[in-house]
Amino acid sequence: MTAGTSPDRPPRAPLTRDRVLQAAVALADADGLPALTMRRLGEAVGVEAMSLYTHVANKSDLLDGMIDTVFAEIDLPPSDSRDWRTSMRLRAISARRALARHRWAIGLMESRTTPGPATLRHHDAVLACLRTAGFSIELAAHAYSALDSYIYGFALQERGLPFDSPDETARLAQSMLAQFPADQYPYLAEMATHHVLRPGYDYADEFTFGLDLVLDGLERAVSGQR
Amino acid sequence: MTAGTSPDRPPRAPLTRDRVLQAAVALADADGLPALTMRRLGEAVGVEAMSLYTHVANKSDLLDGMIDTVFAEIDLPPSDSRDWRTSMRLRAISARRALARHRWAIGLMESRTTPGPATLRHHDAVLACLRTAGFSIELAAHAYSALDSYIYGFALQERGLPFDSPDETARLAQSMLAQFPADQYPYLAEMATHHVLRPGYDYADEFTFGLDLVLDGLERAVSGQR
DNA sequence: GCTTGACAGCTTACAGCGTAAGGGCAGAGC
DNA sequence: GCTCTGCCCTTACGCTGTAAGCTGTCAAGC
Repeated sequence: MTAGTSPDRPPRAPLTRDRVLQAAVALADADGLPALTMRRLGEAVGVEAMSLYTHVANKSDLLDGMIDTVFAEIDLPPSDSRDWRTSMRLRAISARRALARHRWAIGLMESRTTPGPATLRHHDAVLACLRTAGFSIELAAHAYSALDSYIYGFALQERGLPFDSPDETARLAQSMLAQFPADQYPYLAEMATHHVLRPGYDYADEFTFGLDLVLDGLERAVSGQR
Repeated sequence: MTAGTSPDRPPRAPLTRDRVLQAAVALADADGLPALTMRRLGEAVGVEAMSLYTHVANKSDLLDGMIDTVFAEIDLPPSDSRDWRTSMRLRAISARRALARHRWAIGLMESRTTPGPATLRHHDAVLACLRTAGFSIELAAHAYSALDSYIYGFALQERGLPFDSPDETARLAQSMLAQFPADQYPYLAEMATHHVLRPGYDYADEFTFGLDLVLDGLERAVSGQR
C-alpha cells in the first residue's frame, strides 16, 4: 500500500523510448513500413498516438531510432582479430541477415542522416578491423565503400523480390514470364526458365558469390599495398 | 477556322501519360519524392489533381512509369560486342549516373514489382551481352546479381550523403564529428579528418574502385569456367 | 444543322496521416 | 496541506490519395 504504484490497478509498465522503438520495429516487420503510423503504434503499446511524442521527438526521430536498433543487431568484428577477411565476411553475412529480417530498413538508410550510437560504434569497429589489419586509410575507405555498397545493394534487390520463399518467387516469375512473348526478351526468358524457376533456386545463395568476389579483390589490393 | 482546335484559345497541348511522367520526374528531381503529390503534379502540368487519373491508374502506376523512364536513360550494352568487360563497365557507369541524376529512384526500386518495357529491355540486353560472351547461365546470374548489387548499393550510399557537392559533405562531416568526442570513435574520426575532409575528396570517385574489383573477379571466374 | 455519345478535365467529399495546442491527473518534494 | 513535474489524454488543422459524379467540348451519324 505504501509502495510507489497503486495496488489495485495493473501497473502498465511505464512506456519508454526503448519500448516504443521495439514495438515500432515489430510492427514494421509484421505489416510493412506504410502500416507504421503513429496511431497504430500507439495502439500497439496501449497508448494514444499523441502520447508517443513524450518519448520520441517526431516520426523522423522514431525512424532514426529504429535504424539504430537494426545496426545494433549486426555482429561487430572482434576488435583483436588479425584475420580481417573472415571478420569482414562474418560481418557482411550478419548484416545481410539483419536487413533481411527487417525488410523496411534498407529503404530507410538512404534518408536518415543522423546516425545513432550503435551505428557509429558499428562503423568504428569495422574501420578498426581494417586499419589494424594493415589497410591504409585510402584502402580502408575503398574497402568499406565496396563492401557496404555490395551488402546494401544485395539487400535492396532481395527486398525487391515479391515474397520470401523461393516457391513464391518462382510462381511470380512464371506469371511475369507469361505476360510477354518469350521471343521479345529471349535471354530473360532463358534465365527464368533454365535457372530461376529450377527447383531449389534461392536468390539468397547468390550473396556469398559476390561477397567473395569483393573480398578476393580486397585481399589482392592489400597485399599489393605492402 | 475550319481546323480542329478553336483558334482564339491557346490549344493547351492535350495531356498524355508521357507528359505526366516527365513532369513527375522533373518534380521529384527538383524537390524530392515527398514533394511529388498528385495536386502539385497537376499544378505542374496545368490541370487539377483528379484529371491526372485519366492518364495514370493511380500513384503506384505513376511511380512504376517513372522508374521505367529512368531505366530508359541507362545506356544498353551494344548487342554485338564481344568485349563484355568494357560493355558492363560502361553500363554500370551509365546506371550510376542515371541514379545520381534521379536520387529518388533508388529508394523506389525496392517496392516496384511491375517492370516496364524499358526495364525488361535493359535486363535482356545485359544478359545477352554476358551470354554471348561465354558466361554460363549460372555465372551470368551470379555476375548480374553481383554487378547490380554493387551499383544499387553504391547509389544508395551516395544518395544518403546530405548534399551533392563535396564541400557540403565535408562541412557536414565536420559538424557530425564535433558532436561526439573523437576518442570514442577514434577510427571514424581518423577517417573523417585524414581522408574525407581532405580537399578534393569526392565520394563518387570510389565507384570505379569497387566496380573494377567486381569485374576483375568476374573475369577470373569466366576464364576459369572455360 | 442537329443530335448523340465519348471522354478529358473539374468539383466535391472522405478517411487517414503527422502533429500543434492545451487539459487532467498522479506522484514527488516541501 | 500545497505546488510542481511529467505522462497521458482530447481536440483540431492542414495535408495526403482517390471514389463519385458533373460539365463542357469535340466527332460521327442522320
